[in-house]
Amino acid sequence: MMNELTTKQQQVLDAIREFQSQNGYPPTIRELAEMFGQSSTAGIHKMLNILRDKGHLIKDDRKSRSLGIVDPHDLTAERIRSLPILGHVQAGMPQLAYEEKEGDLFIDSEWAGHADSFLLRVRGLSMIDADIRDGDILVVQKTENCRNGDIIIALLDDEATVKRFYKEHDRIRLQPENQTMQPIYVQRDYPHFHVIGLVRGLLRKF
Amino acid sequence: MMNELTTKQQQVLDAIREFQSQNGYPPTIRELAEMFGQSSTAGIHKMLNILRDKGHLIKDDRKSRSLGIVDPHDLTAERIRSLPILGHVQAGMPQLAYEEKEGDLFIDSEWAGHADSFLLRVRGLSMIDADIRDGDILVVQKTENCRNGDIIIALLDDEATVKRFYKEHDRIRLQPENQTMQPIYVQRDYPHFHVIGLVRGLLRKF
DNA sequence: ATAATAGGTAAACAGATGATCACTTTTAAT
DNA sequence: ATTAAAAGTGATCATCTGTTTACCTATTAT
Repeated sequence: MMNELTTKQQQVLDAIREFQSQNGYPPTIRELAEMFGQSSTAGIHKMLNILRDKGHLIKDDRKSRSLGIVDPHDLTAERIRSLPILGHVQAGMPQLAYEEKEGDLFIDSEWAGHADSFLLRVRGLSMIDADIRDGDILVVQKTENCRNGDIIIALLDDEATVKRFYKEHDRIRLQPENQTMQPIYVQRDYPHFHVIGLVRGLLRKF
Repeated sequence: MMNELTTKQQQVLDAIREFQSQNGYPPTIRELAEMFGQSSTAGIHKMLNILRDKGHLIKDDRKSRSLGIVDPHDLTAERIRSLPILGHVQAGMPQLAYEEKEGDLFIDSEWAGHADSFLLRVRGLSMIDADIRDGDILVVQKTENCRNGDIIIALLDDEATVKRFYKEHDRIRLQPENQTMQPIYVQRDYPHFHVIGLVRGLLRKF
């Protein structure tokens, strides 16, 4: 599929794209034929079906102006996520509180390929030795699965914190990356502890 | 213009938007009427003309599926930049290779609001005390104007470096943010020194 | 050379589509 | 309560539009 195109087919495809961006809606077969100075619609009609078979065009049978370009070069929509910036994560798992929303940012899916992601603004210096600063924005993948050493967002007694995660025997160690701060220990069955997500990325604005 | 809309008119407008993004082309009057469970096309037809008169809709008379939403509720395109990841900066004295394009990333214009921006991957630890790590990606605004204390990309003898910029009397000090490294001094009229850009942001992937 | 494919002409058909008229019902403002 | 605008019904009309058939021409691969 996505076969080679003849020059004529490429011209038709370009004409459709041009018309679309010019008028906001696709052309009819007759309008296309007219653009190329043709007196019949059959030629274009055949070509459109060929273009559809080759995978370059979307075309609904028997519907007017139903042409849509399949542009493999414009992956923009696929690669962009709009994620909310949460200044504050509250209780009420598994649903996060979106009331404290600072705004939204568009993120390349390179960072937020996972469906359930959000952004969290860092408060404090508890991860400064991991080069995460106060005010940085973290890209968080919502998940409860994490391994030792992962940087996670934990919800402990209705308070969200960024820590490094370590499972130790019957307890969990939440390790701040800050030499001046002490680790937090949580019993494994402590009911008011939840892992909210995994830190996948960091955004900083100077 | 852009008069107030009744709830019904808003619903129709939303339905057109929805259909458009769903199908890639606008709906017909009958398709709209059907969506709202109406048996006649006249009501929708009137409403479309009203919406056009109020400036919310583009509609070509006598042309099928010629509806276009005016309200660009989709500000996505405005807020997104596609920036190239150029070259890399190596420990201490790296080279900026414009040919070495790693790829592109979509960035929210919150970070790259300026027209000429690009991305640069950091190599080395020369800015580790500023919490910029090896492998981080910097958002760089192409400019020669910088102030004391700015983190800049400098080109010195065909080599690119990330440093903090300080103007001192008749020379310029390029200060690495690393206690183990020494500053570089450049005479103000030295011909092989240029400021390429200003570091505006930082992206990190875990 | 021969055959296959792409591209094009001319004509016709059926259903899709926008427009319109007369009239009724609902909604919102005075 | 009264009234004007908005919203909707049902039917009809003219045109637009996609589709199809038969036939022709040019190009290209075998």
